[in-house]
Amino acid sequence: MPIITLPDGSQKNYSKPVTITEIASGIGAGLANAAIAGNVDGNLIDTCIPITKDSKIKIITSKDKDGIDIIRHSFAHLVGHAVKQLYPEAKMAIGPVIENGFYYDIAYKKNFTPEDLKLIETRIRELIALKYDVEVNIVSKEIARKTFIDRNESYKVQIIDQIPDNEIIKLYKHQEYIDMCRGPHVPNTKHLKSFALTKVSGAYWRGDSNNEMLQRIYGTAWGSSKELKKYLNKLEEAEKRDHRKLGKKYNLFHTQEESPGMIFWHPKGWSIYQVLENYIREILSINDYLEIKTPQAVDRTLWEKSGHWEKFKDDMFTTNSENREYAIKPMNCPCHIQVFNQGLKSYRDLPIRLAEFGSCHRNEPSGALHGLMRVRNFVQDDAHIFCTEEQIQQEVDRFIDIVFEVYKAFGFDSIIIKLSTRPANRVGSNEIWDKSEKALADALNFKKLDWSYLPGEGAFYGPKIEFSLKDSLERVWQCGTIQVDFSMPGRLGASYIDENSNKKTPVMLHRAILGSFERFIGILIEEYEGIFPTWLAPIQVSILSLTDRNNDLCKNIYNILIQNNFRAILDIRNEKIGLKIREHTMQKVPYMIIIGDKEQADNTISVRSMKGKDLGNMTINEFQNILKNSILLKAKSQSKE
RNA sequence: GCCCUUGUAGCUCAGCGGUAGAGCACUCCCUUGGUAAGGGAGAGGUCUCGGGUUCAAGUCCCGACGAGGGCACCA
Repeated sequence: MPIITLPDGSQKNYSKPVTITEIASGIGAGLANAAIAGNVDGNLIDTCIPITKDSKIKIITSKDKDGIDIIRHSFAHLVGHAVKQLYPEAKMAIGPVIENGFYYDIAYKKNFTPEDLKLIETRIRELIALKYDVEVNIVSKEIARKTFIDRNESYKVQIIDQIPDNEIIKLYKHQEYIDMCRGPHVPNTKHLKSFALTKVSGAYWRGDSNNEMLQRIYGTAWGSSKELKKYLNKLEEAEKRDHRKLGKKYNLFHTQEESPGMIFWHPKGWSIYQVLENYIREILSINDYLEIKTPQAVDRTLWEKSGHWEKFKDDMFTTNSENREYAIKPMNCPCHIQVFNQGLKSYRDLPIRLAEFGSCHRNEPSGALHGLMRVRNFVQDDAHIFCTEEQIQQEVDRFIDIVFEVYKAFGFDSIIIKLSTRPANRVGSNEIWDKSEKALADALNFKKLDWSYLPGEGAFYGPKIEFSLKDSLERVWQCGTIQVDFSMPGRLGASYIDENSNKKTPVMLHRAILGSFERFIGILIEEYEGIFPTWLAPIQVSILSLTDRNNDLCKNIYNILIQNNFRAILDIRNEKIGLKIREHTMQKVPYMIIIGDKEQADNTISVRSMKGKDLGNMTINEFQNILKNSILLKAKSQSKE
């Protein structure tokens, strides 16, 4: 008969199989009331399932992470219950738990609108108010199958057909509604309190765009209304950091209908871009890269040879001239191989690292476009390393160091590292893929980095390491990458002479640190909330006059600063100093210089930081040192004062 | 590309069948003021574009294009 061990180490003996509900009741009525499920020897079970053998158990409530996930899962069932009451012909597909909530995919003759969402939400609240018990039935595959055939739930039947024959299936009965799930679920709808249905969207059945589109209802759910509010608040705050909003607010860039997915950079945004480019150029230079520039439009025959035409024809912009068809380059690698191919190369020359700030155009699907993050024209801080097989490891290793150095300069600490392996549609033999995937994995392990596999997500020519960053809404965007390519150099005739005078094909490593300037700046805007550290700030210092008696001195100070390559602006408008300070503060200029009669008399300047701190009076030279130091510091931690 | 939503002044938004509105910004005038908004006056819109319904259309319907959120895609 089971001996139950509780988390505090205490044990209870039972004379017969016992359920979580019974154990909880034995401890206290409050706990019995709060019990959502149990963790038995590491497995989650429903409160009503009898435990037959000696076990270590924990009673799960809405305070546990597992409890919240169960609540979210049960909310998905409630969506099912409500939807089937309101739209009896709807067919339920899948309703999993996701980060912060859940969704349910549903097939229905008419598409759901936000009004439907409101109706469903109201119905869910009514169902919760009923505080009905959720019953679990453990059934055979056959019975489950019959149940859903009878209910005309064809998607559920499809799911059942993929479950192994001997496996048991749990059916959760929500009054007249029945859903299928591994569980566990809450024993009663009284546990379901804090939720909101958040959005409707289309979603393909089984994630395949060849299948029909279902309708997805998203919701968020929490253990308490306080947590729900906190989450909704967080979303609101994140929206304020949206780079598209801030781009407008701080006059960095814009887009317009005539060129969807392409950026019009304004002076301030372009200033950030140029600082970034020059910074990367320095990094490249000290790491033995050679910068080149290659054509924008290239004859289609080159793309046919490289394999891009076959795979990406529809995704390239093309143009014609005198019976020839050109593609606007979607990537730089084929052109870089052309540069490599000029002149005979010796093994002594390798590795050769060719870098380009390469502007690429890709005709991305309209639905994929997203501010600066996903665009149709972008500039990569691209480079291709031509090397021998033996050199791969050290080059990958060296590159990873550069990525971390650069990301550190921007203050990024959570970098997501993935290794994408061979896709179904690929070129190159399995041996080559084995070798390339291993080379990348070895390099990551050598660095003792935290990384994971992304199976099947590699490029068609080779596997890749991706370095991704999150935006304000925690959406993940790939930025840096390094990719091993054993195929394209051969296809495009790249070769070098080895130590035995034999012609050999080099390996090519595609790599980018920032990825695209557009995306990286988008991430930076959100990371910094538009408040750029001095080294990146489009305007580093504003010079504000107090009265027009001070204008000439302001102009002098301004001239000194711009001659020393600081980014300064002059504000000698006939406005009060309070207004000027307010405006420049709101434009997030790191430093303000204020000049009035007093400064003019003692030949100093008064300096104020964006954060509102009065840095006092000083000479222009003293201030230039402050600026220089602030710029050298780089990372976001500065300009706190 | 697919589904839902959406497109009004430079910006943020109101108006939702009956001759276009607010705040901020802008222009001009007054004000020369010491560390986050001085005052007054004025100008500004074929309401994304193309069809349709109606005596009458930002307002309703259809289509195109763009944007937002998802899905799919992402060399």
